[in-house]
Amino acid sequence: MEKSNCTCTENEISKICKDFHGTIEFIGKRWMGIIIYQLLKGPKRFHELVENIPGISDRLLTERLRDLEKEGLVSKKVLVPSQKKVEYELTPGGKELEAVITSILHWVKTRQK
Amino acid sequence: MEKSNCTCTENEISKICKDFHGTIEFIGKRWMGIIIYQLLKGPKRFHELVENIPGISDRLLTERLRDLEKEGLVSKKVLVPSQKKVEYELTPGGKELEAVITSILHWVKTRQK
DNA sequence: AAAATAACTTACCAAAAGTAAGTTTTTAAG
DNA sequence: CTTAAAAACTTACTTTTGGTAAGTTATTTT
Repeated sequence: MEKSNCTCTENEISKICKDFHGTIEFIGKRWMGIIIYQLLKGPKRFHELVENIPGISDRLLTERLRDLEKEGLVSKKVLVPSQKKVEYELTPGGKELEAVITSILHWVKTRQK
Repeated sequence: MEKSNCTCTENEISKICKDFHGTIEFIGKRWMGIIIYQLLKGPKRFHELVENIPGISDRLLTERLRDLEKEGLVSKKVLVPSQKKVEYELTPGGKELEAVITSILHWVKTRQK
């Protein structure tokens, strides 16, 4: 096994690297960032998301919301069963992404100057 | 113009939203995150990046490095002209992405528990 | 009674990413 | 000295993902 200049083993490093990569590929999927950004403001209905995210299509929004549900980051509430009223909300785990989003917002702002 | 419950005008909000979206779509491109992560450790040669990023192809690595150069986040040094020795390094602007990367790393770690 | 809204789904086309092979120069090996 | 391997790409081709448009079903509005 190779030497490393930190306290992690090679396996730990490659695991972190792999998890990091998987995670950033997931939250970096197209539209994902701005969907999370919108949901951080509070629960939103499907059409509210469409309206607040210029350019997104309902097909992709559906797909992304399913991805987020599968990862347990978003929960779907059916407001009135047997009616087309649903609401999407970040789970506690999803809300922990706030720091990621704000760090990107901060970077965006510093670049604009 | 609609009312808004913050101090920004509608135009300012939509500009931030647009810039944020553009930025996150850029740094969220496939492989981008892990390339930046690797470069935060210091300058790296092309083949070092290939070796440290499992699964990436040289075609996509080239493409992403060009993207990063265009945005002024990475600089390419030709170590020996007329020779195949180059090195890629984050610019000061690129290094400011560290906070973004560490916030994602942090999120990854808290999720693992 | 007809039109619009909500939250999707299906089908099709375009763009991006993956894969594999080829190129040029340079270094290493036999 | 000839051959092989490495470095940093480029080109061509296939697969996957994303974009666009239309259709669906059940409510709500006009």
